[in-house]
Amino acid sequence: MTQTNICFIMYVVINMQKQILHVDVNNAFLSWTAVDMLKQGSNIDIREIPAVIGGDESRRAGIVLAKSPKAKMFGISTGETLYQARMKCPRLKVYPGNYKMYKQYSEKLYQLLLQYTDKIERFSIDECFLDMTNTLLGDTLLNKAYEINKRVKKELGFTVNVGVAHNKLLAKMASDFTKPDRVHTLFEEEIPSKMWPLPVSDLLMLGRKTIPKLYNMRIKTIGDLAKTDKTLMIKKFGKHGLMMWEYANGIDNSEVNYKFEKPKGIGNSTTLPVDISDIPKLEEVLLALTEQVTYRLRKYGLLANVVNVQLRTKDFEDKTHQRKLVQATSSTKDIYIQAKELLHEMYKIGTPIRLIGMRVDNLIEKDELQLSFFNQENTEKQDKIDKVVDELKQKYGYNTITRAGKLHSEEKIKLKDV
DNA sequence: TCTGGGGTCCTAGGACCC
DNA sequence: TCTGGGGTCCTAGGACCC
Repeated sequence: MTQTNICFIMYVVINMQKQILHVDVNNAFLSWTAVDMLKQGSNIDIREIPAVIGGDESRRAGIVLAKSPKAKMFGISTGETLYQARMKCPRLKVYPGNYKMYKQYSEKLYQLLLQYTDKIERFSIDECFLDMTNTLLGDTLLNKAYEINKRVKKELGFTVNVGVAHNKLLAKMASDFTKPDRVHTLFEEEIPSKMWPLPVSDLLMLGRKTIPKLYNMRIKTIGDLAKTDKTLMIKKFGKHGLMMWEYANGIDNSEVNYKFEKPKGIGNSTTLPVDISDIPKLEEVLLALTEQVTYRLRKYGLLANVVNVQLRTKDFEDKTHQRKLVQATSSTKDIYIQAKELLHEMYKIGTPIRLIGMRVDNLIEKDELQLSFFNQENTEKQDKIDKVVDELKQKYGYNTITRAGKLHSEEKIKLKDV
């Protein structure tokens, strides 16, 4: 092989590498709340004081959803109770969440990022992957990352971390390095120095159940995992084992999924303000949840094949039951009938219930349905009723019309505008 | 005044069919 | 007098993500 050939092959290999950025909003809910408050004329920036965004304690949802750096310095972590957080920092400020506002800021970020590439995967409300391959035009990926970082701060008022790499995994790991307002690279040659010394719990997809098992195998750092025998990992953990071994070695061939995808399942659940142990009240809440879920289902133009009900007891024991439908549907009535049956089938009389949830799965496009001659008429009738209800909701707001009429005030579930 | 809510994907066992 | 085994569908539950 000639020198030229080798050069050419190297050139192709380098060029085939994907150019990936991961943009991650720092303390998203808290930062966005801060920006919004400043815009409303507030004279404090809650990013600069010990503060958190928290759930509603009166509804038994009092956990930390996001924290300021100062709150973090007190040892406060996301997911813990506000009660615990206040024990660590008595002068902690707590602000409520506002999903509608978050969505607006998320959209602003997305619009800015669209100026760099249209290959953007919205990974969550505050994270995006950008496929910058073929968009660099002589500029470097790192320069683009710095530019995005600066522009977001200047134009939108909040900060982001940007991870720079050749695949999604490494870009995401990189954006998670030091925070806030930073740009980090994690190229293949940097894996041993930047990623392998990290505790294995920092690796994506390694959660609280897997970590102790790895510790038992004397795997403490990502490097330990990377150097563990691949076949042993597969033997012990199956598919998951292979994936974590590949992640530890920086291997990830997944594409930036930039096309809008309809959901594969839709669900709503709610923690009840007080435990409930009687069926009629559980049914009322279940109906309200079903209306909410089927409304969203119809907005997507989808039909459900599976109905699923979840119950959580006051002791935090979860149960789910699901049922495949004879025919896919989006009808509130038909789905509620199934949900109600599932509730009866799984509920042990007298058990105090803390949370109730319902979801639909195995969704298909409405036009994929083949209607049999016999149920055509009934389906059309149900469709009409649901359509009228949906249009009223569109026009006057979600809570205007509901079949779950007489919810008792103390159990009234908060319905979100969807 | 302990412990949210919305998702996706995987596993495992039983039923059923060939 | 032995009781296969592959494939698919269905259901329950678990793990993980933000």
